[in-house]
Amino acid sequence: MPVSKQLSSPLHLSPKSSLKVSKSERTRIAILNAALDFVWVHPFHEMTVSSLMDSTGVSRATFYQYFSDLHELMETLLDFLQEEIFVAAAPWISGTGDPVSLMYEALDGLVRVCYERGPLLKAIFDSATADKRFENAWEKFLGGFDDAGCARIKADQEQGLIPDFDPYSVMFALNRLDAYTLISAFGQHPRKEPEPIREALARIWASSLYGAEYIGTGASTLNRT
Amino acid sequence: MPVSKQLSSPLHLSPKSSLKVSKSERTRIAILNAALDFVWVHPFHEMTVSSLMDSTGVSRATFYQYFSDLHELMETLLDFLQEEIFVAAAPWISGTGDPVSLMYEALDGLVRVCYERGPLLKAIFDSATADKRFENAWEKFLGGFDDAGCARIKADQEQGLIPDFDPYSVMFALNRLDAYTLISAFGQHPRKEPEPIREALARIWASSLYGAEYIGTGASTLNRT
DNA sequence: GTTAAATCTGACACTGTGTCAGTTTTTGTA
DNA sequence: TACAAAAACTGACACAGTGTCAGATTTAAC
Repeated sequence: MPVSKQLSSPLHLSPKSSLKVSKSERTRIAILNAALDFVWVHPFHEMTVSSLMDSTGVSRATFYQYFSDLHELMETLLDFLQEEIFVAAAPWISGTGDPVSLMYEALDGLVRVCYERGPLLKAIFDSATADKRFENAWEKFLGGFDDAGCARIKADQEQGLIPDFDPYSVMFALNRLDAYTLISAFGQHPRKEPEPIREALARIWASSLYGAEYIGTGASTLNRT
Repeated sequence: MPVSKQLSSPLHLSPKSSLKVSKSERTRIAILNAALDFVWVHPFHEMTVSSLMDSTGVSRATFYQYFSDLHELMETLLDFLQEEIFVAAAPWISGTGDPVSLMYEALDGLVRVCYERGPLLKAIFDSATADKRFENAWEKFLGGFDDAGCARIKADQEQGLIPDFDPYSVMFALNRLDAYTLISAFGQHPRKEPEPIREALARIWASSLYGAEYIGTGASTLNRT
């Protein structure tokens, strides 16, 4: 089991229902976990079908029974990570109450998830640059946040909480800010400290959207790894 | 000559001194220009040594006389683009006068260069994810802006123009904001309109650093393609 | 015009991909 | 438990692209 020592474990997947796990389900999960292990330690471009299957005990050809290629495998891992990120960002996107607090809460959760999953996030990002289909999936992923955030800005603009600028391009930029900052900061070993990154993002978001007077309002709940 | 029609030309390189251009210099430039043509139309991951050399008239093996691999070729193109970007960003980094105007001027130039070079910028970025050495070169490139921008923030903080926050992580985030926003917006066909992107970046920079009251102060000199 | 150096090339060994016919294992049913 | 159909797995193959090298060709200095 190639789990590295001084790094926190890459958090494996497990079957949904615990009884009667079919063989194919077990193999599929073994491959996905081999991939999680791999990208925790190695950059994506070093991943080959052989290097993955060697650590599962089944043959290389079997891989193609489950995934058409490495990018489809990574796309599956994106689905998995996407879920966690949606949940983290939900407060600001769809929550009710004080928007500024909700924004701090969402950024807080986002930074935590991306710190925990850093190398996986980077591997997914890197693999998206080498495949047309997956690049579209990645852009759809970010595009979802563009649209959702845009709607939130419009709503807050109508309330007079946010000044009256073009919401789309600002949201576009802020989402790329988060994505690339988090990937750069947490995508490699050693990862940067999460706290200063969280503060920087919070400062930029708060001042760009709600104005300087709100900076520092949000409580930090990000204490540990 | 594979230059696409409805897209503006990828701006070729030419030899430094016009007289007495050696054969090797001509071949080297032909390869670099073939690469510029290629990435203007195709994503980086479709580039192969053959696909490049086919359009130069010399054989595939010759490529290796000039570059050890495709990444070294892209690194050469980064050097070339880096120069243009440094010049564009220079006002805010090392200029004297009103920092807010200088910042607008620098962002203005940065957006223009990245719009003009969009697909090249994206290809360079994509190729950096697949090679350890080049990834370091790319990070050093961004890191240079982190350090330079950090120094400017510190100087302006001492003048009381910028509030007293940790300059490094904010600069880190703002540079990733620019990099990934510009790559996403201008890296593919059709490119997004440069003006809304410029405005969004200017708004975010101005409000994060100098405060909301400066937003919109800078004049736009970005009128055309 | 000669010739040494510079430049170029075809052919080769190698790594990784994706497929397929055939074998082995699993699983539901008697 | 036995057994057959289905599911899962495998070795071997054809193919793409890489990087290298000995030898052929071209350049350019005299």
